Amino acid sequence: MSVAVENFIKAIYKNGVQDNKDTKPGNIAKKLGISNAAATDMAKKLATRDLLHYKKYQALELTEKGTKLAINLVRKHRLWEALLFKLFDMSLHDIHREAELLEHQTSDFLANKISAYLRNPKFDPHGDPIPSEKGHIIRDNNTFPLSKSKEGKTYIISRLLSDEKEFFDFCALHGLKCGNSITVTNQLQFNKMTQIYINNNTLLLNEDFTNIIFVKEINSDSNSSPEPTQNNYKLF
Amino acid sequence: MSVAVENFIKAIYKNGVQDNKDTKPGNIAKKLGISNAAATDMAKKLATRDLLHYKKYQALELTEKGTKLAINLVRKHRLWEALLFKLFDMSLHDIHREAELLEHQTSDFLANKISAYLRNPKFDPHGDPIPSEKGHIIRDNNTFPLSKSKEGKTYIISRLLSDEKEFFDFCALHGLKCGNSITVTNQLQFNKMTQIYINNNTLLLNEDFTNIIFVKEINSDSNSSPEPTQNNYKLF
DNA sequence: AAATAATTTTAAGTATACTTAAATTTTATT
DNA sequence: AATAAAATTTAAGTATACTTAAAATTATTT
Repeated sequence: MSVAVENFIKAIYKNGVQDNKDTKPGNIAKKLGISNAAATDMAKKLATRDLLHYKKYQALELTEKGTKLAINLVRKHRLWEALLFKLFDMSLHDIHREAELLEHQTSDFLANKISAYLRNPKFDPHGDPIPSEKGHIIRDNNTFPLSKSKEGKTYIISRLLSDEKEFFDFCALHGLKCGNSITVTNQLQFNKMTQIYINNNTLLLNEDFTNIIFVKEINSDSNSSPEPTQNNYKLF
Repeated sequence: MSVAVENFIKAIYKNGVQDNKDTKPGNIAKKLGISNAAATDMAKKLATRDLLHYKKYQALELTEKGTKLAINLVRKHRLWEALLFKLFDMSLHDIHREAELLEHQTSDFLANKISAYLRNPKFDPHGDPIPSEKGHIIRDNNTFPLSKSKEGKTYIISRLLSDEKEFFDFCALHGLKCGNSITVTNQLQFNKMTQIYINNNTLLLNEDFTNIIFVKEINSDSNSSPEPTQNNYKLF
């Protein structure tokens, strides 16, 4: 399975399941930085390999085989992130960038070794769930975006859903990290901004940020998960 | 730089510097499992990219740029082997196989992180020297093949020069491992076999093996190197 | 030194993964 | 419902990294 094919399948999976965007060839092409024509070509080819269903002018849908491949890649990606984060004290953005390459060259054998070494972690340093070897993905309903939080309450950060360097730089700068606690001091209705208190500082965050920073109630340790914690974003 | 190009350059480097075979396209092709025609094509193309010198019907020679690329890959390969061996208790053959893939997807940044984490090791678990970030390779004249050892003496195993599973399986089975000590009980002249004593067992090894198992004198800790130790095989 | 063998190169062709540009189809607008 | 805009598909073409088969060159044998 080539890297191009793997990335194509993963892009469909992520658009469909995680980002809730549609999976027409054009959207996948944009995500991967290739032409629409290339995406259509690839879609047709992968349909013959039973990785996805292709109907002209319609959204692409992964087959079971395609979905398994995508989840397997996501597993490897997140295991690498967890390992690199633990061993090397790298930033969230750096571990993402390296994992994006390593995931394609990782045997199931090695993935299991990494997982065992880390004691089969359920979440990576972004708070994203790590699929099990069999493809099962934990779904936690106790976590929700900061935009839905309530004024005056204190929460634990549970997930940072992004892969953009600027966002992670901002988070690192202000102590926004899975496991840390924040207090919501103000939910401004008129401009949809949220004021929070963290590390003795006050921050004002707009919707772009409060939609991708996830939090949970302080006592909701339903799943006894480790530091980088919980989530409920659509992953199945 | 594609994986195919990287492997091509590395094959020239290894044939030339380590295995002492010649580097005509045919030998490189055999090593990589591609056709002679493909090797010639590739050689011509890489000559235009200043990675090697190409003259019809002659051996390929890496340029300085090509040599640097090869050494950088060897560095990443051996760092991965050292890391995987330390973390995951994998066999010498397994770490080689995984490193062979990972080396191509490893940034210099990550390689340096791995090196620092391992406290800048000078040797990998096979006893092969790990090139420094700048490309310097330790050369140790105190180590030599078991075939050149003397009857009755006891040595420390310093290097296992191979990438064949069968060899490593044999080594693992009999405790042949860098850092372990062996006593040469017999050097048989007539059939070039060597009898050794290791782990309370006697083994009879033929030339194929005694040429790729390297040892050093017990007190020759000239370079204060760690367990997987020393070497003097041609690497520059 | 000529003949034979082995190796290398050239030539022609294939699969993958793209590109741009034009044609087609769908979606949105009025 | 017709038209304009947007997206998708088709068509033609490119670069990479190979293949096999034939031609050219080098190396070996007698």
